[in-house]
Amino acid sequence: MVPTISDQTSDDVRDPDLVAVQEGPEAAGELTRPAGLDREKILQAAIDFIDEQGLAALTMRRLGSSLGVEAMALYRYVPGREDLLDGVVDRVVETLWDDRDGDDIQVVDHSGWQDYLVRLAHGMRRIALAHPAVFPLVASRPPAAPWVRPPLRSLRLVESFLGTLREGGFSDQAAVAAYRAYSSFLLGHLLLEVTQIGAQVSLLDQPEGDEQAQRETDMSEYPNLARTESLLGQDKSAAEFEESLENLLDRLERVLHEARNSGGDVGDL
Amino acid sequence: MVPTISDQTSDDVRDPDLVAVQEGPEAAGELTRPAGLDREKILQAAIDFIDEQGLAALTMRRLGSSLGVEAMALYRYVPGREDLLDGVVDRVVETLWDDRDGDDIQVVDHSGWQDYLVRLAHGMRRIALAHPAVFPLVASRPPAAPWVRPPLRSLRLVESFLGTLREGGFSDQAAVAAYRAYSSFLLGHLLLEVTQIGAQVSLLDQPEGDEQAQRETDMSEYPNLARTESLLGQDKSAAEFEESLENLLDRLERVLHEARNSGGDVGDL
DNA sequence: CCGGCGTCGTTTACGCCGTAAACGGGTGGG
DNA sequence: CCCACCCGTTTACGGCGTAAACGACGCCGG
Repeated sequence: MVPTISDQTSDDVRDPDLVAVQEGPEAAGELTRPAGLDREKILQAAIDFIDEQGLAALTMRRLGSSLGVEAMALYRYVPGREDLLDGVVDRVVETLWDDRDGDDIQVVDHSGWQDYLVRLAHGMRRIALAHPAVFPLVASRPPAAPWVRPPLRSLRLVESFLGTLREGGFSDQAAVAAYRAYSSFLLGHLLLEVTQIGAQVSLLDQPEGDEQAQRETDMSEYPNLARTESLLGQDKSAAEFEESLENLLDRLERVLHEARNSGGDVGDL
Repeated sequence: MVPTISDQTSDDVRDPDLVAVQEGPEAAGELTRPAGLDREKILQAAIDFIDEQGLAALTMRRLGSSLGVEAMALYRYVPGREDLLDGVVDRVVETLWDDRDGDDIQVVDHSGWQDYLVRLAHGMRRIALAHPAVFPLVASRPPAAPWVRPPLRSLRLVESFLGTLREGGFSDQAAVAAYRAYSSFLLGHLLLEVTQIGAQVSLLDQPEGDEQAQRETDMSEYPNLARTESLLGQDKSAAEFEESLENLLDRLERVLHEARNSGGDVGDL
């Protein structure tokens, strides 16, 4: 039922082109030899590997051979497997900053905190959908500090979040409460969305079995399930994400204005 | 927190009270030897083991030896490690039904769907907090059907959910939408809550390091973090959970009444 | 009473894993 | 010219999941 660990075997050593480099030593900068390792190259290879083969299939030996290298070579650049995974998470989350054409999350002149939260949500969702097999790692790896809540995993990100809300008029308490509500929302929605993607994929690649024998198993015992099965199968993730996000923003806005009007230090969400 | 069956290590034959059962079907029946394995005993031992040592520490050999048995003995009752983990998840989730004194989720005469959703939320939260190291498994193991959304992991549970909402006046579409919003909410909140528990625990048991050298690292670059650090550290999980849950219920109620008044088949959340 | 057989845990073995440690080749600076 | 260092390879070890063969033991029909 589970994807299992890959399947097909080895068959390594595929391309001797790797050696065909032209160019002198430094002259044109580093020569980008395909075999020249560095930490970034290894992390990117790990991300690609997980995207293609799944997390369970990632081993040091296989990752090495996907780079045309023995497993032990990786240990010059990465302290071990756990640290490699941490690096993968960091690198994936960091695509928040550099990627989206002009939608930089970081810049200060937002159109307001609502706009910031919407951009940030869409950015994280883009990342989750781009790397559905990596996202569970983003969600579940122990964070740097105990109050860093996945998937908003970097101090820089939390700092930017709190700063933007402060500028928007939130008290410290309200901003922190918003941070927690927002991270819960993101984590729940995105993790379920990528889980569903993974589940559908893993259904496709094993069409085997006893024909259509137990397609609906004992669905007869579950009338509500049977009746709504097609509804349950529909994917409205995008619309539901927007809906929940809007609801959260409304709630935050309400809290913000109530706090302002009452003048007190309400803060609790 | 749960009855727990075993605990200590090998050294079998510990409690002759077990034999003092008042009769079985035929004569003395089986004598409930402590070493007598069965699937349930193994699953419970696995749950206890994960609660105490963490998921990463669970291996077939170690689980076996915690039962006073070689690893291979487990394979008579469990097809393999993956299936064992599935069994653990099922067993933990099933404590929803049998445990809570009178608060049975299952019974039909609820005080309404709101009450049902509140009970269910509290039940799942109780499970998550009772087994913080197991809950990530509940959250992330591939579900039985692609539309089963953790942590509401059983067909029976989803059936009961949908049925209750139907009785409460929800259309099929609205009930399904509510199911998705509700599961997202639960997963996000509970996963973050148990993650934080785990993080705090893992901080306590490694007080070593370079003294207080880098306690606040480069906090100076993050003024908002520095200022709100104590706020961020506070644990208001319970209150936030209730608040978010109430908000979700309000939202569902609004949708339900709008759908009724407009008479149409609104259904979207 | 007994002999075979089913049940259940053990032993042995295999291939893969993460990684420590020793190794070697090529290259650039003295 | 040579040697020291960088960097990937080789070798090795203990632990993992699990297949397969192996016994000990209790029951049951003859």
